[in-house]
Amino acid sequence: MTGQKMDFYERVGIVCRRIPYGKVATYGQIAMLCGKPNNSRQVGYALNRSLSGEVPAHRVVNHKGYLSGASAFFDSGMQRRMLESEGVQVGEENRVELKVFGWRHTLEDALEFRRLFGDE
DNA sequence: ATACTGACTAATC
DNA sequence: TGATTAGCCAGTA
Repeated sequence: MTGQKMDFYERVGIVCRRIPYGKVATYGQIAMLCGKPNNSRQVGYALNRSLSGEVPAHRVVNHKGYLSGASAFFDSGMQRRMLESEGVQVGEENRVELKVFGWRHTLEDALEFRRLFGDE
């Protein structure tokens, strides 16, 4: 039980799929839900690697709400358009108001992930 | 095994 | 007040 030493990157994919439609999460938030609060950088790296289409990577922004350059997307405006198509308003500086569109996960969510990942 | 990378963040200056 | 620096750590070569 819980001994699943799954890749951190795989965890990232699982957590990201839980980001609700029309909401965004931060790298740090994802990292925290994966049980590694300081792995925010790895989150971005993981998403870049996991861009299989099954992971809503466009819903992840940095802690200030800025779209992270979108270098992994085909063009810089793609992430923005994807978000807008979900109803997420993106500011002129490619910025999202986290107060409004940030995913506010519950403690239950965190506990569920913790259980799922085995909380190392 | 060691070195380098990187879609970040928090702490300093 | 904003800009810079250093820390972070799993994955890859």
